[in-house]
Amino acid sequence: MTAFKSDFMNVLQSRGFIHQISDPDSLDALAAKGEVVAYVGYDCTAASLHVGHLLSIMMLHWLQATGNKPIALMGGGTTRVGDPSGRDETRKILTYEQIDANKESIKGTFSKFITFGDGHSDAVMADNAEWLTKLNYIEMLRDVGRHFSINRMLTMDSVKLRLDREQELSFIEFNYMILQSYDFVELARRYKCNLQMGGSDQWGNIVNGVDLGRRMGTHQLHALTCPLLTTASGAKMGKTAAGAVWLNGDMLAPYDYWQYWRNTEDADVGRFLKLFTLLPMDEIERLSKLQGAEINDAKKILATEATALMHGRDAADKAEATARTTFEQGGTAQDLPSVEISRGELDAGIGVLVAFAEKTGLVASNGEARRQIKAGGLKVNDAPVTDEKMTLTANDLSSDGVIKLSMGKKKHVLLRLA
RNA sequence: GGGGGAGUGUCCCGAGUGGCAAAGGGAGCUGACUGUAAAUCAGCCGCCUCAUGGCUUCGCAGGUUCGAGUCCUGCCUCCCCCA
Repeated sequence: MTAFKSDFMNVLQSRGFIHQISDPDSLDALAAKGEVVAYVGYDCTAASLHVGHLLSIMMLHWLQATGNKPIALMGGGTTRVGDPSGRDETRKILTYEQIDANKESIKGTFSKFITFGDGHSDAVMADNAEWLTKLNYIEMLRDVGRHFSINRMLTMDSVKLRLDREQELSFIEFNYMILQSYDFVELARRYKCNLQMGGSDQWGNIVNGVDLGRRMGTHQLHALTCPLLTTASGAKMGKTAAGAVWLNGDMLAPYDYWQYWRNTEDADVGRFLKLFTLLPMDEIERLSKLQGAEINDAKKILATEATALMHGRDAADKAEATARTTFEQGGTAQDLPSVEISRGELDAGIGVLVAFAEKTGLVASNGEARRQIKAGGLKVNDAPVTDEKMTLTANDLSSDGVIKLSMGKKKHVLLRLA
């Protein structure tokens, strides 16, 4: 591909963030002057963002790092409507209380990646509830609605897919793209915003906003999307057995976050290093060349760097150390996730099934625990459990005062005396 | 408004003749091999139970039957055709 003039575009390009751009040359020119004001919108559908959102957050980071201004837009308003993109079914409608609670819970994530303030390239946090909830229906139809062609909306992927698959698409969802387009115009007016970024599934919505801006007489708006991330083997990013890979530390411990990255497939390491760490390209180049078992070193660096960004350097180092004792030295690291038990419980004896299923949740049910025992998947203090009637007592406490429970090779939880 | 079709193991897709805890995929979990990778092979994959067994599942609510995902009635939702 051609080289861009601006640092921003070159960084995004070389690190693999770019999927589509509406008007590359003109955007490049803006970026070269440090005049890009870009936003990404985040719906408040859960109490935390997950790794799927990380890509766009990294784009905001690089935007700021190259002298431009990022806007993190909270979808306090649009979440009340629900985005139909990429979904077969209607999103369940959340209550306003839930949305507001989610919003507050999500906000903290951004300060890890971008700096907020009043300066030229300082980041701004906005919330579209601020203007969307004040809209007047008739005025909205006259000012904004008339610029939208139903004919064209019906050809948009988010709509067309639903129709083709004969899946319900309600009117409320049908309006989502109009609101998102309007957001772009509103941000252009308020903050001189001139670029909206997002995942490739957002292309249609973003381009609609670009269009609306032109019709409503704003300065030129731009669209830039990043690829939708899948792992090399085709799985969607961010799902594990336990569920989504959350960014909030209270929903997914830094140690587990580190583990998620550590378990990256070989074929993804280079790509992920570019996307999810700030390491310089030549260093990544070197790490990507590692072969065979050596690639594990690259994975550890990926895990530590990614965790450091999200949870801080200390937490990342700690997670790495915990992993080292647990996996490389076969020991019992004190910083593994732990569950407290009382002296009384322990003296009475805790059945293995209860310990695994109820206390730690390593398995979903007693039956699952039994099956895993038969398959040799459960261990107490690194010794396989062979008898499902076995009980844990004070005798099982290690010298450090913990009992280590393991499911498979990777999942460990400590029972700790309260 | 009239006519026709569909809703299945709460992750997804999808068979199903009155005897069904319900075929088969995919996803997922464990084991083997490895490098906390991928691929491959094996086992598991509703809940409780040592086990015989028990309980809860096929849109919702009733009914027929020794027995219903399967038959009947009503309702809900979606799709198609006609008006």
